[in-house]
Amino acid sequence: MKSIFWHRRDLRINDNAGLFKALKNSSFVQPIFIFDETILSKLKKSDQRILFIHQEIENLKKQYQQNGADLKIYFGNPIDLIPEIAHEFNAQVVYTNRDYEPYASERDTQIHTHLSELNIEFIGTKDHVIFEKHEITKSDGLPYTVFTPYSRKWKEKINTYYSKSYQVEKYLDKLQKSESSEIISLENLGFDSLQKNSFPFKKFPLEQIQSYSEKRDFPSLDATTHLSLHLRFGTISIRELVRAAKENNETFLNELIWRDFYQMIIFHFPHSAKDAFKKQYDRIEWEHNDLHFNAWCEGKTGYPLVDAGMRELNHTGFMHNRVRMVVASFLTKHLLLDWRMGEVYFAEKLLDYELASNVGGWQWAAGCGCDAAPYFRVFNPTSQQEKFDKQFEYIKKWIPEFETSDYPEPIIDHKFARERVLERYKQALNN
DNA sequence: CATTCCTTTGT
DNA sequence: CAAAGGAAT
Repeated sequence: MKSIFWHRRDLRINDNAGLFKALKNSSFVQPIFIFDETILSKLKKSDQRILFIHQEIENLKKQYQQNGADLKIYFGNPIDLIPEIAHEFNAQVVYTNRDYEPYASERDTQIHTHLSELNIEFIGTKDHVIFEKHEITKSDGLPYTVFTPYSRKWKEKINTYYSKSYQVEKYLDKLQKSESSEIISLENLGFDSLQKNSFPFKKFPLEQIQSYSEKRDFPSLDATTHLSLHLRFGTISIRELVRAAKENNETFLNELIWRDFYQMIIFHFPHSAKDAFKKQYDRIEWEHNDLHFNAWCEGKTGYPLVDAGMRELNHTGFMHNRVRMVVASFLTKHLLLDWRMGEVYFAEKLLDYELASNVGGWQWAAGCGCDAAPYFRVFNPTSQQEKFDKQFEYIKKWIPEFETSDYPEPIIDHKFARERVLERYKQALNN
């Protein structure tokens, strides 16, 4: 029995649940990766994520070559390509790891249909999360929409079975032997202007995990794990991280549970990718103000913690988590601009962009999401700075002209903005 | 059914 | 100590 293993957001061999299943149940397995034209065509030609993926694909290919096998790489629409590839290799099964985002679910459903018509099986595996779909539900079988009770149930259910590593190494001899093939170049993918970049180092961040609860709120310490990018593309296993989190730091474990939570939410409530999770919040009348939006994008609002965060994002493709909340609250509550504008901007800029978490976070900040911050909770960007960047260290790092006459005055008054947003939200919710 | 609770807070 | 309102049990 020959089969294909299709890598998507799981760019690793070790502890790969779907690859393990494929190897175990087949005589030969041919691994593949597809650069999805549908996704790539929407990206800017300077998108650094393509460089990251390209580098990781090269690594993965090398690992396969060390085992006498090869990762075959394609460029196009998976809906057309997968049946063709299965045919090319005479495969009876296509294995992959499940992806819960709306675009991916839709795509996989279509592929499943096409393959069935050809008598080819399409087998998905849970790999990206610890618990998926209906594995954590309320006693009535419905999904949770509040984090804390969800996390309690999650912690009751987690055990060594759910957090074990899959010993893929034991079955690597089942890989299809193959000569090495060319990797499609960045130029041929249409991303010819990409500069070399250094991405967060992939050394296992045990120290950061151990001190996570004490240090995570202070952006100048840069003490968070920077694992988000690797979790996004599966270059590290969630199970390995959960084991480390359980042993070392409960707060960090909660962050990983939030990730499962939002993946589960996007699976059950795909509409929340575009619309407010709580419907009545779509009645809010947002402001339309390009000057304000541009000032926010460029980090020139005159609120230093907001501006430092936006500049960190623009400069590095990353932003410290505490600051993400501050800039999101500022855009939605102070400037009263639609949370989707911020969500789209983050989607374009964040290397670690993951739809489920990003939408979840934005809706949380805007107050319209599941288990959201109450709408009348308006972060005060000045007190946030006093609490979390008291010595202006993070701020000075990202705003060289801070404390000079070149730094702008605040574009909006805090008291005015606070009263305006409370009034506007009240209007929408009372109708 | 009533009671408790709700990521990261503000004034 | 306050701010709605709804989810969870």
